[in-house]
Amino acid sequence: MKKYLVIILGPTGIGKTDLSVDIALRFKTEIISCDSRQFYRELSVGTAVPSPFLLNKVRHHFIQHLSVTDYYSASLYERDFLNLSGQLFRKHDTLILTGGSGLYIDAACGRLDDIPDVDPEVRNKYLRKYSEEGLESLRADLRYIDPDYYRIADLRNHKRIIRALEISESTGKPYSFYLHNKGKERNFSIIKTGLRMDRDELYHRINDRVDSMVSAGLEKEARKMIPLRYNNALNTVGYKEFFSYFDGDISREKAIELIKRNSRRYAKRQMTWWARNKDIKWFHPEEKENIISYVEKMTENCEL
RNA sequence: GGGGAGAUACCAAAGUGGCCAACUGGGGCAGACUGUAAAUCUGCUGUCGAAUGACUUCGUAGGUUCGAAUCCUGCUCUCCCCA
Repeated sequence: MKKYLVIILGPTGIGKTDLSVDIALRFKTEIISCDSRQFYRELSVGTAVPSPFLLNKVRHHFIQHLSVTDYYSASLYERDFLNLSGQLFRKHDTLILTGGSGLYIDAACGRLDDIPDVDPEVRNKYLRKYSEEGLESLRADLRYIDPDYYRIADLRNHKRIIRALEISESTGKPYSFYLHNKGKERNFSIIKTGLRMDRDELYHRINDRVDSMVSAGLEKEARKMIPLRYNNALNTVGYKEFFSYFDGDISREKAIELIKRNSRRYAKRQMTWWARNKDIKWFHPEEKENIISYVEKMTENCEL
């Protein structure tokens, strides 16, 4: 029996959660989350994890299975996803993958090249070098170690440069050596559906959703995270703005306003990420029946 | 009724004779991104154009000047103070 991974992606706040549950029920299957912030068990209000009611209706995976203190990455997600989907495909022909984390979705789809793990010491070394000597120093290293990547790299983005340096140094081969961009074979077919709507409509939804998060206790949740705030998982919209408020740098109203703005910008970045992906079939979230028939059609056609 | 202050692009706010299509901030738009990605980084934001550039702007109508957002006059509106 052929296996299908149905992906439901879309920007934050567009309504993926409810729709995914309906679709999973229709196909009598389970949902794998691909939302890099819903992984953390300490976060729930600010990440809009599915309600207990929904979690009870359909089995979800990768929801709050990590701690904000855990190290995690797109490649770990790829590994975990392959393990899990391998198991679930024994019971189901179709699985639902829902989320808004573009890079993680790509990881699940096999679009990341295999690159060896790096020695954390090497990473720390370059992070230290960046804070002590600045970007220019890292650039000089990169030009020497990996001139090919240097030519195409975003030389103003320290994260890109550090990544290339740490790989090159840890593995003894330049970062560009590992970049093939071929894509890896998966033993299931991928059906990508995307949700979109008018910008104004989406921005209204986002603004309203932030207000409801605040009434649902986002501030309290953020306050509890103060001791853990320097973990990367908390460099997240909804938390970092409240930290600024707790520090006395901005007012509470300002923090809420910034959460809305940053959520809007995040949504835009997500849409930009997917814009170049031509094999996504786009729908308005209200077109539930259309999505279902599209998926049915795709799964039937492929079986022929 | 008297006195004072001001009207600048989506908003806020600089500019006070040429270096001004106009600083800066916000908001917005667009993009990049193969390992902490809700992160990180970049460009644009008067109109037309891929671009050199052209054209129209600084409440409004005139005027002074080689040249005005900047100076002068009338008008309109806003705000503040005193009555």
